[in-house]
Amino acid sequence: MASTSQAMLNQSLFEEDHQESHPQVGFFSFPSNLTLPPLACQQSLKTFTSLPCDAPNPQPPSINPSETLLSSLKHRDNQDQDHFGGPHLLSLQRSSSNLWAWGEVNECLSSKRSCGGDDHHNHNHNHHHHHHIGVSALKMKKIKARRKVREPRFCFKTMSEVDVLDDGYKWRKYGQKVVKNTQHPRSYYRCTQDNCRVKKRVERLAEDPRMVITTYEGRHAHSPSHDMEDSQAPSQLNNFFW
DNA sequence: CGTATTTGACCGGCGC
DNA sequence: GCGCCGGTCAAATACG
Repeated sequence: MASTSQAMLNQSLFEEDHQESHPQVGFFSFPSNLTLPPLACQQSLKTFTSLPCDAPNPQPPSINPSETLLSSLKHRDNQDQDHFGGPHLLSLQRSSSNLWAWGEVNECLSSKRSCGGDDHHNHNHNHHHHHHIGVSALKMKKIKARRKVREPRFCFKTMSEVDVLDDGYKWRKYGQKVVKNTQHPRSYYRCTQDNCRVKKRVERLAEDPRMVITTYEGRHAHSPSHDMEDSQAPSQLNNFFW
C-alpha cells in the first residue's frame, strides 16, 4: 500500500456526469487492504472523509479475505434509516429520482409526486397497499417498471486482492455478469437478512485490476450480523463509527 | 440434507 | 422493432 498516511484516504468524491444512471456515486480510494465502512458512509460523506484511515493493523492482503478485512470495523447505519428523503441522508437530494425502493415504493408513490419527471400518470397508485408474501414477481416487476426507482448507490474503490470485502454483513451471491470491455466479471450480492434488500456488486477496475469497486445500493434496516464476538477489538475506527 | 453458488435463461431499457 | 447490454431469476450443482 502506498502510504499508510491517513491522508491517504484521498477521498475523491466524484461526481458523475451521467448521474442519470448513477444518481449518487462517490468514490473513495483506500490504502491497500484497509477496509471500508460502507454503510457508515451512507450516513454522510463527511463522516467518511474524515475517517482516520491509518490502518492500525496492516494485514497481508492475500490472506484470508473475509476474516482479516474489517475485523475491527463496524458500522451502524440505522440511526436515520427508513423514511425516505427525510433528513437527507447524504446527498439524496441530489438525485431527484431517488427513493427508497421496493417495499417503500408504494408509500412513496402516494406521498410524493415530483419524482424525476416520470410519466406514469394514468394507473399510478391504484393499489398502494403492501403485499408482502406471495407477491408475485410479476407484480414487483410491474412496480419496478412503472417507477424506475433507483436507490442511492455508493461506490468504493479499494486496492485489494480479494474481491469481496468483509463489511460485517452477510451476502448471498445471486448473479455474475461479464461486462463489456472488461476482462473481469461483475458479481452481484444481496444481503441475506430477510426484508433487507440491500444489494452490492463487486467488480474490478478495468484499467487497474488491482482495484476493486464495490457498489452498495440501498441501506440496511438492521445491524450487521457479523458475529459480534470481536467486539473487544477496540479500534479507533471502531468507535468512530459506532 | 439444508444452504450457498454457479450459470444460462430471461427480462426490460435503450440506442439505432 | 431489433439487438445489445446490464441486472435478476432460478434450476442445477456444489458445499459443509
